[in-house]
Amino acid sequence: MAQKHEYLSKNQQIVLNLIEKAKGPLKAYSILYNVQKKGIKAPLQVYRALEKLIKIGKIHKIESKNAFIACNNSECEISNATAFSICDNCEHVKEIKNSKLSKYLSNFVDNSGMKYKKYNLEFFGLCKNCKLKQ
Amino acid sequence: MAQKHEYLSKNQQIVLNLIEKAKGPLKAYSILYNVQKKGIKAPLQVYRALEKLIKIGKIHKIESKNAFIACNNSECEISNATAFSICDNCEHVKEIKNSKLSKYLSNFVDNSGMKYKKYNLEFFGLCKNCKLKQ
DNA sequence: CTTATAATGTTATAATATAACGTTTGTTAT
DNA sequence: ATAACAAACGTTATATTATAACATTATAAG
Repeated sequence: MAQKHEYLSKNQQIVLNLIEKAKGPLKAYSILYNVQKKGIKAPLQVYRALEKLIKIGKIHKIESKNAFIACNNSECEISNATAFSICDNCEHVKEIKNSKLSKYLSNFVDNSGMKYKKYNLEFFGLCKNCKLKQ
Repeated sequence: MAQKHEYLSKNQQIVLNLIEKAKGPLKAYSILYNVQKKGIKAPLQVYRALEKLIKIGKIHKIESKNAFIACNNSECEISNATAFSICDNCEHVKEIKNSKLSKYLSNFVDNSGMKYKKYNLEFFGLCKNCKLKQ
């Protein structure tokens, strides 16, 4: 039976801890280097943990960067609707929590009448800090 | 001076022709194999052509698939706003042309007042064909 | 012509991700 | 408690995707 609160395995917990402590998205091999002292030795161990964490919505993949970030959105327990802002300059990434946006996209129906159960949106621009410096 | 109609180089034209003839997104190395008879021998030659074609909006990258598809949207000459539907089952990919959607996203302002000049949206679900078969 | 920019060709290598295998651990049903 | 199953593990090897570095050639602009 699927559980509401999934219990994480050892490797999953190690990887999640690291990602949650990080200030931004982490790459798989950077995760690997940082958990080797904890006994995780091979890429596959990291990728398997990532796969599970994504599946249960604890983390998201930033597709345009091949990097992984903790979910900071209580609404996306089962992670089927994600939106991020990505700074073109400093690469700062932030998950966008905006209920209007998520409602708009979740309810979006395309010209052929098709509805979607999942989406991933990545916005690009200059973050406030970088805008000031220009 | 930036030109309205960019003239493509030989390699760029070869790669674009292939992508435009394709029914769906192509992967870089599959492109490579298919243009070797035309004299393109190395991955970099393909990636460089892809980079330029993306820059001028002739093609888009489907980030979740690391694949490249021809732009079929006259509106996105400079490709800063893309939306795709991707079938979870057959992997069919289609560029979504929907002016309401593109206006909504281009004008989107996040909670911090930030506006974005570029976005990429990928919707996932079952396409009509695959829905029928289920 | 010459200067600058873009594109090329080539080799090597970096970075990202998965296959395949056998083992161990955890859960569920009896 | 134990059999049966599913999930996670560990390990090695390898596939896939992408870029660095360098020398050369073509194209466009002044």
